[in-house]
Amino acid sequence: MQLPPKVFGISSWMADSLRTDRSGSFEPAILLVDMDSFFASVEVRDDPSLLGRPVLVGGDGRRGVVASCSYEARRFGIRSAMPMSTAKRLCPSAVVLPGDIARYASVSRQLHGILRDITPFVEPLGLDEAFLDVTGARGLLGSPFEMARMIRSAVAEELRLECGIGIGPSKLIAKLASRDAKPRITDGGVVDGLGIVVITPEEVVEYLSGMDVAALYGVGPSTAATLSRLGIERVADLAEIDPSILVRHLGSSHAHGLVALARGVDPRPVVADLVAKSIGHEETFLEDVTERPVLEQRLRRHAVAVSGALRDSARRGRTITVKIKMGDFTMRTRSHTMVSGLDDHVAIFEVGVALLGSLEVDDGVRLLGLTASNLEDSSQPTQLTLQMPASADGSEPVSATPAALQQGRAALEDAVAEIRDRFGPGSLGSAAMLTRRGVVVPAQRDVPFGPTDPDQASRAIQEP
DNA sequence: TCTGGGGTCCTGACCCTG
DNA sequence: TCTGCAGGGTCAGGACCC
Repeated sequence: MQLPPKVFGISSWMADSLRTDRSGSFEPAILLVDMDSFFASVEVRDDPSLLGRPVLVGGDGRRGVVASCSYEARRFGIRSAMPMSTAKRLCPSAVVLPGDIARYASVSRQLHGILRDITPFVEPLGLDEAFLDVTGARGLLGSPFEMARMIRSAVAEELRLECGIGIGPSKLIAKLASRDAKPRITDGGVVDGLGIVVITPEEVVEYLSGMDVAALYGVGPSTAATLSRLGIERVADLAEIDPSILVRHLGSSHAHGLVALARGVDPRPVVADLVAKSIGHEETFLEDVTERPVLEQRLRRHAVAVSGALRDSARRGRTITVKIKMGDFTMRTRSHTMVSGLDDHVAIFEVGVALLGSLEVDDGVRLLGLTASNLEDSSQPTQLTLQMPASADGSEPVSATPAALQQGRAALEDAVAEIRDRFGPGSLGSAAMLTRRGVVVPAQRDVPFGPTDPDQASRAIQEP
């Protein structure tokens, strides 16, 4: 790797230490690498005609939201998670793109490859961010600052993308520093970020003290409102409070954790090779749904998607949860835990239907989700059911034993997965997944970022 | 014209068991 | 046999993150 072609900015926080000692002798040393406007930047990179234009990536339906936007779009006040309708009103000339998760995931894998050249201790945080623990890499590669320069250089050369990097003695500080490293929107337009920002242990308390409590990890709108009611607005206020005062408002774990963060104490380690604890799929309907057959058809699609993801990761889920969001945004969940896990879409669907049956849907369902959790390794033995399965029309038991039937289902799932891998996600599905046009509606993972017309989604998949 | 999707973690209520 | 208690598992919901 070569040194980057660009001269990096230096924060006031690091200026003195930069001039004196760049050995990065503090430990642990954590880096947070954060790609700039990741999805939008990939789109602009792959289509130079978009350069300099406001680009929005996200669902373009009535209920879609912005998943990512270019800095040119941010100048209009557009932010991630904003309803797409609002974003288009703020910037009617914006280019709206549906997004391509598979392509972004591919770029993300390349990024992680670059990061693992620095250290094996890489903890991905979504597709576009990752923590690195470079404490042990300094002897070989130099200071954390030098490693950050190498990473930015490699990302620019190999991926033709930009990233900001925060360096600190903990995850919290690295994360906050990375925000300072990224481009900013000002009245005058987009201002280049510092690129790399270092906060040393001696600077932590002062760095945090002036910040709003909402800057802390774990403080969202609800917790910020609770703290505000208690007169706590700044991190310095929070750092001085006795955690026991907060316990009855936030719970013990949250209260003690937040006060520790405010005091700059964040013992969370960087964990490489995190294993997922749940796998799920959910989808928002174009219009609220009250008809159970429609909900069950969508549930079947989710079951196929969840089953596929479980098999891809060689896992089975012992707990199946059905989630519905009503038209007024209230959430309901129902879950069921079994003796042993499932990865077969028929069985997952059957549990899901039973759970859905216990939920009231007459007021209209906005979103339906299905999640498998309590995951276990597929290599573990399966507890076979004692119940004789019914025939297809439910009239009488079939002659196959439960064990033979479960083995048959497993073989069928494998064959379906192989055909989808070879011919595409819309190539094969159950009859219940057909649209009026006779095409298979693919799982939501292939049509990301918000509700879309199913016929339209299918055409997008079918037409190369 | 509001508010996606895929996750993690925590809490409290409830039930079962020893 | 009954009661009280502690601990663990399950379930439902909420908050938060990217």
